[in-house]
Amino acid sequence: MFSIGELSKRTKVKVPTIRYYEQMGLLAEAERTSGNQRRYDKKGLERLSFIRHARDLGFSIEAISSLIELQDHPDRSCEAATDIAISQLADVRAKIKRLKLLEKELTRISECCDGHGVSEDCYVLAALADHELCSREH
Amino acid sequence: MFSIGELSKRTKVKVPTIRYYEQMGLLAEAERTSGNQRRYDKKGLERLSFIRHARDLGFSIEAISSLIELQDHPDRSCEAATDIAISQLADVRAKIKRLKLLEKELTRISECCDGHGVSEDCYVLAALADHELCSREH
DNA sequence: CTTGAACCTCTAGTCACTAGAGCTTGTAGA
DNA sequence: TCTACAAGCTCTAGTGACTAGAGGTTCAAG
Ligand SMILES: [Zn+2]
Ligand SMILES: [Zn+2]
Ligand SMILES: [Zn+2]
Ligand SMILES: [Zn+2]
Repeated sequence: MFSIGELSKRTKVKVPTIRYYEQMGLLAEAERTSGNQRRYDKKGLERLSFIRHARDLGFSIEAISSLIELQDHPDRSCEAATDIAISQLADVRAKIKRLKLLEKELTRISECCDGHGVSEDCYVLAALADHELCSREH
Repeated sequence: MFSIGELSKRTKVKVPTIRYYEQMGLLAEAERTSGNQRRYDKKGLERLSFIRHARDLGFSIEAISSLIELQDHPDRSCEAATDIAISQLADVRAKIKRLKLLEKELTRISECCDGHGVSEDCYVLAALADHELCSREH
């Protein structure tokens, strides 16, 4: 059994974040000492590690909730889990696509001004004022 | 002179968002009719187009504030503008880098389970439970 | 002059935390 | 056993960039 601070150190999840996860129902309510302090065991550690890893991979709290629900029922079909993973992957790919367009446009814009001119003649400001100057949609 | 709804149509910025920008000081307080409704002119339209375009490129409200400040002083050096653009580009590149790592990992994980099994044996859940199964850091 | 779409302000909700106030508990050293 | 004080507790509010809704007012077409 260890304290919330110990759990925090082991999982690299900040203490207030652990309490937040508990409040959101991701983490079961921890056992308490007689003085009302939370105490965790191996199970709590594993669950928090799961949450941490899923968050690192960009899954939403809601998605993680569903995944945990599934984990708690070993006999259920895992279809929902793959669905969630695939939809998360699609999200990530969409974000990458959009960011690549932004990168192109921002690179182009940045290269057109060395920062030694005056605001009035600045290409950065002109480019922001007029999307027509952009080389493609974004 | 046109209404907030007109401005919204022309810029594709939603009405409550326009009011929000005004509240945040990005948009000067609009003139009002005797009945207290906002009325805009060409200047308002141009400024909102600028904001919209900058937001589309991912600049923060704070960054856009600085850019507008600069735009309002045509004789100032534009160094700050390029700085902001370059830092935004760096942000975008960092995000792409991170997302590409996630994409790799999520692709790998998704491919290891067809969703026809049972939760207990699901690779997706196993992979989330154990970062050691990941092929690299992310 | 009537109708109703569009406008107004204000408050609260979103997501995933993070910060701070003000209080209580656990634990290590004297 | 006593005493510090680090670490814990709860609760509220703030972050960014909006979005939704309530409840009321104004504009403009017919
Ligand atoms: Zn410039
Ligand atoms: Zn553009
Ligand atoms: Zn599976
Ligand atoms: Zn991993």
